[in-house]
Amino acid sequence: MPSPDVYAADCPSRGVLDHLTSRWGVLVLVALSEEMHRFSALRRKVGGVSEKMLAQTLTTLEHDGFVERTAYAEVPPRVEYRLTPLGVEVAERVEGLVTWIEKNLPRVQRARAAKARTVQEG
Amino acid sequence: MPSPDVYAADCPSRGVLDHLTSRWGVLVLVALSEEMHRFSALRRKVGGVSEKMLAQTLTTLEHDGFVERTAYAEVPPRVEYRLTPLGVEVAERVEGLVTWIEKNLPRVQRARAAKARTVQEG
DNA sequence: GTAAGTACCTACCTTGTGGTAAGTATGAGA
DNA sequence: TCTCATACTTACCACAAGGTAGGTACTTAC
Repeated sequence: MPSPDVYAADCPSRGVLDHLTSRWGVLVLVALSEEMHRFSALRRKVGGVSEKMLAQTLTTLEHDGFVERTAYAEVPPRVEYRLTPLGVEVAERVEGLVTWIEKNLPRVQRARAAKARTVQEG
Repeated sequence: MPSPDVYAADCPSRGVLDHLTSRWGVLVLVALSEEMHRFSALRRKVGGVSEKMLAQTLTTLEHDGFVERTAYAEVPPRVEYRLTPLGVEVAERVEGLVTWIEKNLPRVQRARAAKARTVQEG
């Protein structure tokens, strides 16, 4: 098989990229990189996720081997989600991007404002 | 204003994150981090993008101050896209993620296969 | 008895994303 | 004269993403 190339539309790496950069995938990964979370804790932490989307995102990440799911046969049910070693590695990169955004948001906002002014003047 | 927090559903950083991790945004950023590109060159490089989506993605990234657009009054028209200093900074993080995926794709595929086997057995 | 917490799943429906195809203006080359 | 190339824009349409709401099964607390 040829070496993976994200530029190629049919390369399997595209799928992995989509999963990792999905709307909720990024946030789940970052949250889990801090510590293990239970389903409901994750849902409270990641503002705006629906249960359906969180479950679906976790399934996808688990399927790709980034997240490990541990269910305990208790009542009420308890399920723990944590990163696998593979997940820890990607989460580092994703976290790097996210923290950059949080730190540099003002610069982006200033760039937007400057552009708006240019458009008005031009 | 409070410090940016991606976990908050209404934080502006969410918007920037969505733009940067959008389906085509990632690939455009990585392509431009290599070198300046013309519109059509970018379209040929990023496999699978439609003209509409490429134009839209570039507009968004330009609006956020990551990409600089330079149009020359020539016939046929010539437009160059390159990263701004701000764009160079994010592109580094994004590229880090992408190259990790390309390098570690086999590990992900092995994890998937292992999981499929587990499901079958269990 | 009733509501809440736990971790989901399923059906339904709306919204958004994104693809296709055509249009625009211009000059070069066959 | 016709086609191609450039860099888009616009209209149209289809599919998928994702939200809402309800169900499940059990226990604790009020």
